[in-house]
Amino acid sequence: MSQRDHPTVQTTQTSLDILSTIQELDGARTTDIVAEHDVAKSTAHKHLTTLERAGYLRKDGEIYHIGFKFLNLGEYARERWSWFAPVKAAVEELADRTEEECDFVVDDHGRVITISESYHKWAKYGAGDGSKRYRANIGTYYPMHATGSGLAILASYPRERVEAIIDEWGLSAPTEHTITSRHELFAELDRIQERGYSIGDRYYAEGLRSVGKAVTGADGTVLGALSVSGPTYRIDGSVLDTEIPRALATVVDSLESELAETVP
Amino acid sequence: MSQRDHPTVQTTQTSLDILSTIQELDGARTTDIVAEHDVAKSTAHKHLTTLERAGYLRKDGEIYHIGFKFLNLGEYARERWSWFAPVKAAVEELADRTEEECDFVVDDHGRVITISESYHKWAKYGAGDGSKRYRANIGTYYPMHATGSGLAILASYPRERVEAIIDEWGLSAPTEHTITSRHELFAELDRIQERGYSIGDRYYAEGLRSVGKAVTGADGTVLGALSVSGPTYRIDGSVLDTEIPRALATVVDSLESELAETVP
DNA sequence: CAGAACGTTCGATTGTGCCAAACTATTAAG
DNA sequence: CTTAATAGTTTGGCACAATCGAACGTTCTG
Repeated sequence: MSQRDHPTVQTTQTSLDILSTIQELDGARTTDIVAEHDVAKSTAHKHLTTLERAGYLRKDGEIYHIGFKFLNLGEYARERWSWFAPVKAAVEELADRTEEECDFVVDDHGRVITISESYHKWAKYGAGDGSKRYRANIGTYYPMHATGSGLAILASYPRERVEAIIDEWGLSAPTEHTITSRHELFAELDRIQERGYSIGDRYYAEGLRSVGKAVTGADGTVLGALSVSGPTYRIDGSVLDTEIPRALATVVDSLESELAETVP
Repeated sequence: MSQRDHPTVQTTQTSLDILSTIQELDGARTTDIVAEHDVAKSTAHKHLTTLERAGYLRKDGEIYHIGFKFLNLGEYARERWSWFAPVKAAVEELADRTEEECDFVVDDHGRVITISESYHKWAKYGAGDGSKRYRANIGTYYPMHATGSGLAILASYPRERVEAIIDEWGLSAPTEHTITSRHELFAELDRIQERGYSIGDRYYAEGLRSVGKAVTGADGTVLGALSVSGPTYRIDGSVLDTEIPRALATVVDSLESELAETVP
């Protein structure tokens, strides 16, 4: 169902594909797996029991769900990630300064995934859902070309690496403003490089604007990107042109110098 | 390294064992895997590349780390869990009432894992580390016999199920107050059943006391447990005897009636 | 510059994952 | 109450893929 090629263990790949299917279907029974992949009933059964016994699946009646072991490993990956603590502090600092929703994402195999997220403490959101939406997006994947932070990261890559990512993931269009041609994309990336930060103007969701800036580690590689997001009516004018860029520049600067010290 | 028996896919098991090892070692290179498991270098290599390409591992130089895909699946498991929303609200409600750290855990294959956690908004912790510790424990596994919430869940199980859990996980002793004999444990469980809530008195950590209460779903099965934790000097006297039990009873009651309606 | 240590690639072999079919359990239908 | 149908579980034989070991390429170390 996914990538082929020799140097992979097909059996493991099958198990992982089954996991993906269960996630996509929001829970699945043995028969569903058989229908989705072309494997024998008994094979599906064996894979499912193996994953279940290891804690990667949870069996609710006859239906298998993604197990909580993933929560354990996911939180582990997040918090043991070398730069988690300073990055998290930076996200909070940025949220305090901008009074908007801020997050930090990293490139995970050609998509960005949210590692840390923070809202300004004086909730500004509609109808008191402030604290509830806290960390609502952590662990979510986004296409790189459709988010401010993703674009900021892409702008730091050599052209062929960007090409490779597009080859793999395409240029999906969540809204009608999303960049969908390579030509446009590279023009945008050039502009980002000059400007030093990116603007995701309703690329991912209608009415949403985000400003992103890449964060470079001590070794010169880009670790990820910080971004500020909010509704277009607030992220506009001088806020968009000067306030947020200035906050981003300050926070990224101090984060980068902190990272330079932290590394052994 | 773990369970054997027929109805499992050994190849998948090997991959999963490798994942565990990488977590335990806080990142590992190919050689480390070979040293830990008895597999050929080439085999380890194939497994590692398979897991890496699927996003389950992240390769940092020559060292493999747990990948961020786990974060994606973990958050998914958490938020798509049928009763997440009401449970999360209940944890926050409990934190508001008790002004202490509160959490909700579920039984995952004989250990409890923290699904939701909340601190009272007026941080009460030492030296301003309040917001920083937020959700520090989500995704963490604990032995059931050593936590208030775990004991509350155990108390709801038939004796043989408790025995089976002990057979698998033993009775580890994080502190010198931890219950380590089956006799003591069953006596404690009886007391919990009578009382209606559990007290974890420095069972897991010195100076920490927690009060737990099981939450029962509409179908009569126990979903998990809510608990309130804090330092022994605060969780004491009337707070321990009446205030917290009363708050727990109220919150669990309303949560259970909400759950009864929610389910189709 | 030699030597070691590690990652990667490549065939040969054998173990094991896969399928198909039988069996059991549960549910629906007549 | 019997029969049929659907889903899950278990079993055994075969072919293929996972495994191993050895060779190659690369990067560090002395």
